[in-house]
Amino acid sequence: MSLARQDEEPEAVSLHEQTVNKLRTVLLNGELSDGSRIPEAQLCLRFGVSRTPLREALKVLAAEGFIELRPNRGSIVAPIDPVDVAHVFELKGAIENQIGLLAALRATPQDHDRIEQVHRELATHPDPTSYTELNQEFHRALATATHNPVLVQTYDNLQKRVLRLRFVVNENPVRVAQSFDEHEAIMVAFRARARLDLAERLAEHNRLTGEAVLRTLRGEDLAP
Amino acid sequence: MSLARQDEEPEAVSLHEQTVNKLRTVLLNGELSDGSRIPEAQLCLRFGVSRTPLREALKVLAAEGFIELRPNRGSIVAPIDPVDVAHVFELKGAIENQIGLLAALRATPQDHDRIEQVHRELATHPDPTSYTELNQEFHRALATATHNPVLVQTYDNLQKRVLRLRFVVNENPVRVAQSFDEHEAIMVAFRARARLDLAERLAEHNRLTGEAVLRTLRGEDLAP
DNA sequence: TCGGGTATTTTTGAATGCAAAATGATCGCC
DNA sequence: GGCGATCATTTTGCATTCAAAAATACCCGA
Repeated sequence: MSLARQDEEPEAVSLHEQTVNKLRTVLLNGELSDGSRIPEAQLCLRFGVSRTPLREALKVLAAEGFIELRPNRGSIVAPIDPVDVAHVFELKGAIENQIGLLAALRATPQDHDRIEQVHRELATHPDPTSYTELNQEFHRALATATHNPVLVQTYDNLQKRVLRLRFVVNENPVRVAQSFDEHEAIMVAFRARARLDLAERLAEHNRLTGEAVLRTLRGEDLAP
Repeated sequence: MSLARQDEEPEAVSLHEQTVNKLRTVLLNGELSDGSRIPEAQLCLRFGVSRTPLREALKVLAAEGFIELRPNRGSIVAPIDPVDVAHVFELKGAIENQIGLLAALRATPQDHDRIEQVHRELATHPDPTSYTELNQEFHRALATATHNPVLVQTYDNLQKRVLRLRFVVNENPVRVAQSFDEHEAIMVAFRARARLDLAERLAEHNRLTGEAVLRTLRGEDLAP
């Protein structure tokens, strides 16, 4: 058996995996409207792959909930059902709560540094695109601080399911400012390792974000 | 556009989906030991399908966490890491808690009937196989009573990840009896729609089950 | 006999090909 | 002119095929 093995990167990413990521990005960017047929042949052209890896990617994304597979009738972009969005936020609330409880106890100094850093960057990037991305990273960093990879992955999957909607909300300066205030409160609890408070503030922040998203979906004004 | 469409079943299950389910069953039954290579050709023979649908199934099961895909080096059965199992139960605890909070409020009379029924059946089927299955169904029914399909699906995915281990624990009569007692306590809270109590008892039951599973994994005796 | 390197076999990843189903268009009928 | 049925086209699902990579076997030299 060979010896030098651990350092060689397993980065020989297969074509199907690249396709999964590319297609997911396309879907997250909302390039294909909800419920529309997925143009298999067209995407093959676009990504420069044959149908086999593309179809494998479709299966995976269907398992992730981005796509609906209708046997013999093609795949469609999973429509965003406001009811479903509410359900995602409801579940996410339970996980945010758990994140608060665990992160307060388990966060390493490195975790603290990272989170503080992202938090600072958020303050200086109020434009919607950067804000959405950094906000995502902020919450992801907190999730990571639980040191529970299963939780992180599940949390990530849920986030992805509502990510397409986020940029809409984050275009509203009022909500962005409010959101940042909530982040400040979260940071206070996090720095103090106040687990119950951190849990509550994360859950509350999630609830308010969910409500803002749903209001936008319903076409209501965002001002609360 | 045609009119009679809603009643025709979408049950024309595609070959790849059947394969996903069959292969998942094989994995859940522990027929392939952890870390072992997945004999692609052999499984094609067994399921009577070609490599295309089988490989699609592998991708899906990899996304579900049952399988590890190593580019150009074949797929292996995802090894059960005790640390990971602990993480699954930790996250599941948060969700069980949420299930308790929501199910107590939202369960319909039908939900109550169903859950009572499964609970009764559990009492009369102490053999490991039935018990594992009914136990699964009991918790699934409670999850369903939240009427949050996103939660149900996420919960299901987590359950699947530890399901292979369950039958081991459920072969221990002591733990089975204890588990049933916990179910009784859960039912008392559920019937009374005592949401905080139901949440706590579900979370506690989850914690105890997790500990029993981990003890078994470590080869310790099950008696607490 | 052992080690290293090369050749062979096996296995994997992806493209192509083919049959069946669905979609859409044309035509006939009322 | 509107409606339905039949036929052509497109799209989908799966099998097969081909090339490349890995695993294995083999050979040769020390």
